[in-house]
Amino acid sequence: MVSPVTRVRFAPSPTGYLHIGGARTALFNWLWARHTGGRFVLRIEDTDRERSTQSAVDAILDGMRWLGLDWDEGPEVGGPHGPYFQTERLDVYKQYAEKLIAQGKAYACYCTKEELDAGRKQAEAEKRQFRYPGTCRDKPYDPSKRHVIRFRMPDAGYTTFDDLVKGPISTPHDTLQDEVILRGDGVPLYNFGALVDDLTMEITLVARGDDHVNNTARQVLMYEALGVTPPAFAHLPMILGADKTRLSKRHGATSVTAYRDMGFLPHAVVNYLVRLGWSHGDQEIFTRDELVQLFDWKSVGATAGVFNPEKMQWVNHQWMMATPPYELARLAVPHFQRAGLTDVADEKLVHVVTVGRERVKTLAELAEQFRYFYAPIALDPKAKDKFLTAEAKPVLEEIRAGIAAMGALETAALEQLFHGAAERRELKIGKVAQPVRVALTGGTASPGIYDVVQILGREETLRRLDEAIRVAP
RNA sequence: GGCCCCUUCGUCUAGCGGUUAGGACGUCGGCCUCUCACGCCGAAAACAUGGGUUCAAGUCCCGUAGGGGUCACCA
Repeated sequence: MVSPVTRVRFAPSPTGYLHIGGARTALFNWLWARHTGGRFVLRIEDTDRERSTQSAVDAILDGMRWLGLDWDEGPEVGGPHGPYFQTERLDVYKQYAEKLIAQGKAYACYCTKEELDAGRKQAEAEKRQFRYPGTCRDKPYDPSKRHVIRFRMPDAGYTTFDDLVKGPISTPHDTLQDEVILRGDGVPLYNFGALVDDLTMEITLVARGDDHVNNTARQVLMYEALGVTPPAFAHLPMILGADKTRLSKRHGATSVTAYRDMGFLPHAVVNYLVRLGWSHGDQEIFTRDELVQLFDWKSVGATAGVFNPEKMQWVNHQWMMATPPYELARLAVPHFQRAGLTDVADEKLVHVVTVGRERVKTLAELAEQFRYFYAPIALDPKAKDKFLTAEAKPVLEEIRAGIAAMGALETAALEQLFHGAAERRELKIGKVAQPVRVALTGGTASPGIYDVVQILGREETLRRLDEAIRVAP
């Protein structure tokens, strides 16, 4: 027998944007598929028709594409195990449910929602666990009556599976109840739908959030009832907010799109997310190829992790520094445009990015902080009072004249000009550079002053110096 | 509440019976310096707790506490 190719999947419900936690689940699956040379399947679990939307499908696909998580089978690309939307697979679930019914492993239940709710209420009043009592277990099958299909769970014993992340996990059967697997309208519930799909899509390893650990024994039991060996399972710990509760909106942005809009590089998000729960010694920064090569389940931690935006910013900064300036400039254009600046896709932007990137954490910050290279300065009143003084005025005039008379704006020439001006007046270089900085940028913090002059160019530099000389007392 | 899972600096983690418990983010100091950053150097900072097992326990076992998850005709 040939060893089967690894097949993994990501199976989101299209009820909203791609959540940072979902993205990490998708990422780990994708990494394992690429690491093993296997296949990565994307399946849309849209059986909850009230909450599923097409725009959510689009948002999830967009998010995955932005992160570079390409799928080998699924929406838009198709594949031999389709369709990849659960609502288009209803006949498959029905077929498997009938198989179970025929073997007496599932049965029709005619209890009404009201009856069940009453039972639940009573159990609660008696401070007792409610479990479906098996009322319809042995009733004859009557398809003409409204019914759901339930799976017959064993009453005693326990089921154990070996989780790739958490190790062996046992579930006592007496905590299980005869679950509904098909609703009255023929739509499957999560455990059954996911299981039938994983089975028919030949998934060999199910990696999902560990909010599903309690579902696993039930699914294993159903696999066994169908006479098939269950896939391997890997349950990824949750991502938590700063207060150690499950990461949600009240902790801040949770969609990957939000991080794109904040100016994060896609690979920086990938790099951060993978390190949240997986490690390789002391290494923090990984290229995509390294991740594919190094990723394994052994190094996935079993503990939930707190999402730390500061560290993600640091990772982003590392990748901004590692990205070729030309490429980074291209990625920065939308952020400058969003900041209201147009005509930025040019060589000047490459220069801005080169000197600016070490001073910011994100592309959005870059556009915001260095807008004065493309827009009129906003003169900080405090900086003006402190540096555009009567004493500074002649210095500014000398620099202005020097730049006007200079040939090409070479760094060496500028240095000579600034230092010469300082020495003649017995001033520290800062007494020259700071007033010029305020004149050219409006504030007291900026990239190196020679870079600023070079980026602005002679014409704009002279214009801003003239304005500063004009407003100085 | 039942069941399941988890527990090393504030946070992410390394550690796989013998370590001065290492790294990273963040914080704080210093150096560099035309400002701000970057970079470099340094500091503070952790094995939840109680019992075992062992010559030896952060590492193995049990209990306790704390945290998380889950108990639907949601996923």
